[in-house]
Amino acid sequence: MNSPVHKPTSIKDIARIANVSSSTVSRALHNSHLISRRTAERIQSIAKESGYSASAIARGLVTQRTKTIGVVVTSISDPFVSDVVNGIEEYANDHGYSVFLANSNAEPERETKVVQSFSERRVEGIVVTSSRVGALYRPLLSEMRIPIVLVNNQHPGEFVNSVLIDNVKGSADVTNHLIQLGHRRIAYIGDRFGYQSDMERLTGYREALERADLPFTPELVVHGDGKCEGGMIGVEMLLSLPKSPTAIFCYNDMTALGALRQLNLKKISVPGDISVIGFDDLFIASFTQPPLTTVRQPRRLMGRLAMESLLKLISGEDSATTIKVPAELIVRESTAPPREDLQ
Amino acid sequence: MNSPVHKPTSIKDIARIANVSSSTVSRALHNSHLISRRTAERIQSIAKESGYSASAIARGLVTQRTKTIGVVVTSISDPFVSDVVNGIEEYANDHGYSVFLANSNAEPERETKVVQSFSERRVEGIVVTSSRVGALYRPLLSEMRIPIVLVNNQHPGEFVNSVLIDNVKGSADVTNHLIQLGHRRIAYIGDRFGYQSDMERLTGYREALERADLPFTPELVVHGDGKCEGGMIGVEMLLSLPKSPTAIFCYNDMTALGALRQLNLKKISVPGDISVIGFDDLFIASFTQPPLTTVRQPRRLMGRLAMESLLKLISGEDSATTIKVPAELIVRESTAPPREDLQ
DNA sequence: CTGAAAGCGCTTACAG
DNA sequence: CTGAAAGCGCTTACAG
Repeated sequence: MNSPVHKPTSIKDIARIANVSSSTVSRALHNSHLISRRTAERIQSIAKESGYSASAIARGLVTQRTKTIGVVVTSISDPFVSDVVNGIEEYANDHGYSVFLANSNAEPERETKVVQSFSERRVEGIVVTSSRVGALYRPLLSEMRIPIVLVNNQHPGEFVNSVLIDNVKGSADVTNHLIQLGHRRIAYIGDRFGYQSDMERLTGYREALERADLPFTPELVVHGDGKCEGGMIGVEMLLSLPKSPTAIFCYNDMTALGALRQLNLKKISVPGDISVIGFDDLFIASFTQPPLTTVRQPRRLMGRLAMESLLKLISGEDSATTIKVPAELIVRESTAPPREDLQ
Repeated sequence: MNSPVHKPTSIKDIARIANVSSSTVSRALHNSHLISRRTAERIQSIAKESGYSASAIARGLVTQRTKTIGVVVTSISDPFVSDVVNGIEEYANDHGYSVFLANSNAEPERETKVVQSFSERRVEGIVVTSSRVGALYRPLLSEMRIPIVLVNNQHPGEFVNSVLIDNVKGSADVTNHLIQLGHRRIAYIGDRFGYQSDMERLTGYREALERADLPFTPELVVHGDGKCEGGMIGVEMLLSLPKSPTAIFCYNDMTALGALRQLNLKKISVPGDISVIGFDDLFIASFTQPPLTTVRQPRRLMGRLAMESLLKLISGEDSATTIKVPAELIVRESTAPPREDLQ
């Protein structure tokens, strides 16, 4: 009934066995050049035999460096988030850091708790991957005076860097792809909640039209809800226009999914009658009918870059405070030239 | 250019300000009943004002309890894994534990490194969520003499518990659902790599047939590869039979996705001509045409149960070494009674 | 109720 | 090359 935790062997135990001081053991285990090769090897083999595992806790206390970082996410179940975390963890691990993971669920109390716990554990830095960094959150984070990197979120400040997707460029790429296919009436189904990603993608769309000397037609911009339903409603609105678009740019894949569904219900062929394009490259995007042309965010890379940026912040190196990552257009089968009679 | 890490205020600093000993500060901060309310409150407010954050590192060293656990996953990008981790983290956090996350990528060297790092950090327990626990892995884990809980993996031993999905029961539920709809010729598309989940689901299928006095027909069992392609090929094989099945049970959703695709190509209506059913309830399952009937594993719950089980192991409580979790049949639109002329 | 002291397991100047 | 000593920031018997 008592705890199964055994007291691990310590540096002292090794010292006793090897008949040296614990300073010598410590040095031997670190391959200090102060130690004779023979002694070092002897001690190392004793350590291995006795299953010695150095206490990072004790080391952390004396060196004041824990070699840990904290990652706060809204939800690790979000595939975007888990890919980013994958990249963070990989880079961290390769550089001797361990990562604490905490979900905030976007609940303010949890956010506070999580950050306090990170602070007590003396993490050397924090990466925040959440759709929006809560208002309550910011003062908390800056009060800690710990290096922070934000992913897809900007909030410049001392010790705060950001890694961001280049939404404007990605969106312009999408629009250009459609223009090059010959489309002239290109619709945009956005969101209605004023998310920054939506705003930036709309900007990229407008800029691309302008560069191609195409008119911006306000009625071709409608607002969904970022979900399947929004895409369906958006398509409905666009089809009721006097003149339908020949291509629809959905600001995310879920919206595009709804658009495809509604067009399918209406027996409108994609890409025969209308081209559809998304943004995100969800797993599902390659399995839609037809497979969806979309934009991929290099999620893992973003995680790695975030961690790289954090390590620079930790070491006090000067570095870019904002890193813009290019998005990649993935052309599948939902886009094609417009039908000639629609031109 | 120097490190931005500030030395945090310690118990000593507070003691100096409050004009008491550090023992008193320590007690006041823990709400020890040995302290007068007045003193306690005074000290607490000083601590708050000076932004004091207790060092979990130092506390861990003296109490020999770090209140941390480690989670090893093959890849956090796997949606099954991230949901499980979500549950683990939630339960852990609610019980004052922080979680270290590490990807093994199923690479033996990484697995070793990860476990060593967990050991050095003195985690109180480990949860392993990986498709298979590597051979190299087991001795390592047991050598550590740290409580371990395996998710969807069994390897009984001292200090090792498991949380498992009840595949046999889940699969029998699927088969019964089809039998109750009136199906008599029910096919099974499995895998070809001998995964335990595949084996168990095949067993559930056979047992259900037997209980319903239906014959087991070997040619109705074919082998895919767990992916879309395997499902397509499996369907092809089943359609070439002298007598086609009226329902197809795919051992996972990706296989079912392929099955749906191939049936669609062949202009065979689902569920009109043939019913299709999957297993996993991937996100994509509700977006297929028609939406897929499938089986959901309560992933988050499994994570929570794993953590609960781990805490029991840590506290030395006696508890079930194996927890079987029921799977849930999700009936959508890909299953229906067989056509009368096919009966 | 409060404080002085020991100790958790390391690292690292300091002295030899 | 090696060891004794101090100290990281806490907790907790022990004494008062």
